[in-house]
Amino acid sequence: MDNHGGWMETAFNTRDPVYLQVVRLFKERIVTGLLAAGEAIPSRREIASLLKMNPNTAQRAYKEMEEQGLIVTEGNSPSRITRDEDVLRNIRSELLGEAVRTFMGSIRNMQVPLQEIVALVQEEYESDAQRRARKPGGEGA
Amino acid sequence: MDNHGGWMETAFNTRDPVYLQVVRLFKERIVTGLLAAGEAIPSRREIASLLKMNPNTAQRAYKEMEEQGLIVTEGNSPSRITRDEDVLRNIRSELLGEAVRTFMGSIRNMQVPLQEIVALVQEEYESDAQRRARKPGGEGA
DNA sequence: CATGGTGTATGAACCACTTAGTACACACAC
DNA sequence: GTGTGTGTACTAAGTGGTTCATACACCATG
Repeated sequence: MDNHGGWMETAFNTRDPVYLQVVRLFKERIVTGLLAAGEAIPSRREIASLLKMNPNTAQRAYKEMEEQGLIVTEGNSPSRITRDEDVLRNIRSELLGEAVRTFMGSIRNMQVPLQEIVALVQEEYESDAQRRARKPGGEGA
Repeated sequence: MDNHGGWMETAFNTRDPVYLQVVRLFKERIVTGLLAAGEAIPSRREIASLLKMNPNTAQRAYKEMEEQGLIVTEGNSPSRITRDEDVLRNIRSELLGEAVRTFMGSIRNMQVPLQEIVALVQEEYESDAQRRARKPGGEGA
C-alpha cells in the first residue's frame, strides 16, 4: 500500500480549525470501519507528516480525541482507538444528528415544505452517487 | 410596531462572521417576502444599532450585498432591495442548494443510506414544528 | 450656513488558530 | 550507553479575518 493507509487523499477547508477536521476525519474512518476498536493509529509526528501539517496541530487533534474518549494512549506506545463500544456506537449518531440539525437549522427561517427538502436531498444523493461512479474513489480493504 | 420591523429578535452565532450572517438574514427576509423588491432598508448606522453591532460591520454586510447585486444604493439615500427579479428569484435556490450540498457533503464519507437520511430529516422537521408550536414565534404581517 | 443624517474609506486593535522552536521523560534496538 | 522513536508540555511568533474607532464627503433641512 503506497498511499499510507489512505491518509494522503485528504483535503482540508480553511474555514474550520484543522485540528477539528482531523478529529472528524478519524471519526468518519471509525464509523465506516476503516478504523477498528483497539487499532493502533499513526504517531503524532507521522500523521502530521502524512497530512502535511505541523506536529503541534496533530498533537492538538489527538489530545482532543483523547479528551473525547475516542483514543487511548498508554506510555509511549502508539495511541489506539478505544475499545469502549458505547463511545464507538455513539459517534455515528452524533455526527449524523449534528449534521441534520445544522442543516435544518440553516433553512428553518425559509419555510421550506418538507416535501421539497426531501426531494432536494434525494436529488443531491443521486448526484453524489454518480460522481462517485465516475471517479473510482478508494474502497480498498 | 415596537420591535422595529422584527429586526431585534435576531441571534448570531460566534462561528461565522457577523457580516455574513447579516447578509444571510436579509436573504431570508427576501425569500420569505418580508422584504420586497425596491423596498428601502435601514441605514448602516440604524441596522447596526438595532442588531447591536458596530456600524462598520453593518457597512461590510451592505457592501457584500451590494456586490452580490442584492441591494442598490444611489447617493446618500437609503439603500433599496434590487428590483432585478432574476436575482431575487435565485436567492432561494441558492440558499437552499448551498444548505443541501453542505449537508450531504458533511455526511458523504459515512455511507449513510438515503432512506435513513430522509427519516432523520423528517424527524427533525416535525421536532421543529413542535418547538414552533410551543413558542408562538413571530408571524406578524 | 450649521446641523444631522447618509454612504464611504482607512488603519489600528483584536482574536483564534496555526506554526515554530525547544525541551523533557520514556522505551526499544543496536 | 547511544541513538532514534514515542508522547507530552510550554512559550513565542506569525497569520488571516473580523471588528472597532475615527475621519471624510455628501446632501437635505431648518
